[in-house]
Amino acid sequence: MTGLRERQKADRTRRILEAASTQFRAQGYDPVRIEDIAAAADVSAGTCYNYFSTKGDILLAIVSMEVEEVIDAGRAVVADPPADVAIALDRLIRNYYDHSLQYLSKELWRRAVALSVEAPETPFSQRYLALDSRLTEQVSDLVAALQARGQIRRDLDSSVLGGIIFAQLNQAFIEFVKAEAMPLEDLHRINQRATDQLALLMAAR
Amino acid sequence: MTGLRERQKADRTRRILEAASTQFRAQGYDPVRIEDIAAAADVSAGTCYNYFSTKGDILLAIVSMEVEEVIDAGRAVVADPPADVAIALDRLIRNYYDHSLQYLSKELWRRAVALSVEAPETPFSQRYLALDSRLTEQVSDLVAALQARGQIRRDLDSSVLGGIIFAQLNQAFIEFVKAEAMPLEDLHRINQRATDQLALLMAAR
DNA sequence: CTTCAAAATTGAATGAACTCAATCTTTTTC
DNA sequence: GAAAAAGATTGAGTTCATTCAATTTTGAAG
Repeated sequence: MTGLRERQKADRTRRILEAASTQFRAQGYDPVRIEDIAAAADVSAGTCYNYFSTKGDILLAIVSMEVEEVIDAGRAVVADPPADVAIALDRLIRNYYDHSLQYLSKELWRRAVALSVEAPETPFSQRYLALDSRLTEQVSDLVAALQARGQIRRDLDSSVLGGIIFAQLNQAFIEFVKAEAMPLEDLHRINQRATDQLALLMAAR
Repeated sequence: MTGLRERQKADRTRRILEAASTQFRAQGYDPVRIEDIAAAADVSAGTCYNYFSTKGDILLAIVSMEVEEVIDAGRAVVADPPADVAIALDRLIRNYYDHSLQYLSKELWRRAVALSVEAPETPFSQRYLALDSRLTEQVSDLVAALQARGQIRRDLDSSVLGGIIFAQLNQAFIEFVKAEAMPLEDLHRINQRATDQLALLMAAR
């Protein structure tokens, strides 16, 4: 079934991603040259371009894997949300933030966000975009779950609200990664202020 | 008072920005080389780097001037907002969107947004960031004005709400510039859905 | 008006992402 | 299992953005 060619292909992809991941995390984005990644992956620079369209797309592939994990971790919260609306939202978002920074530095997030805007047609940019949509959906699902429990007004559209909440948490995250000196605690605080206000607005009376 | 040196400096800055602006608008960002800008501005490539830290910063300088205009145009709406909350918000945001696209293509906006995230320490990146804050403030001012008129609940924090509304309109704009094929009308529609929902939530009963 | 110091300009040199024609490997065909 | 076709790999070459040592221009002081 899986011919030699196919296996080699999968293996090379894996090696390139692993080499890039290790080096980006250790040195940051700019100092790592395609040649370095290629050398560590035991291929030539040209081959990297056979597998990924740009250096940036390699980073986006790596970041996308992290975002997948973030979404997985979020499922637990949506499946069984805390009693209070503000606390439920905060729990989910805290999850996102904490998980996101576990493996990727602010610098790598800046690069990834920039790349996804700058080159939205690239294959992994599109995957990244799709993951943003899935995050939005997950927030919407949480809103819907709370609505089903009667904790949020029934006359509201959970998917529009999910979009608003996501825009807010995403914007706060981007401001956070742009400010190298800002501690994670500040991000939590800033977002909580917004989340609390939204919870107040949405709450069933 | 203004010595020759100072005058030449101002003039060179102006020439560089003018040359860059013309060429970026005509050809897009990538095809324009620093050498081209320098040639049109009658200076050498090296001199461009004496005035701006990177090619990207030249673009951000140009985009910042547009954003200033957008803010100026917004003042009129805040000074005398339409009667209805949803309409007032929509009017302000429509202004932003329409004005933004008058002179800059989606591609240039993508580059600018990407640059502001990627290199947040650059001089014009910081100016751009400050302008984002001023936009947020302007939205907050509108909320406060409507609140003063008794059209928005008094127990809400206008500055937090302004932040939420700005995050939403900004995210929608970024999605719009990322999708080369998306017509402006879709952006208006998408944002209006969110704005209407927020207006519903904030409205004094 | 010279002379000197400070500030700016210049363009050749550097370095890294990306391309592509030549070469090599794998698969298919007979 | 040999030959041809299809698919991959390779690394030298190209193109810019950016840097920097040498040079030129401006302003100040005597």
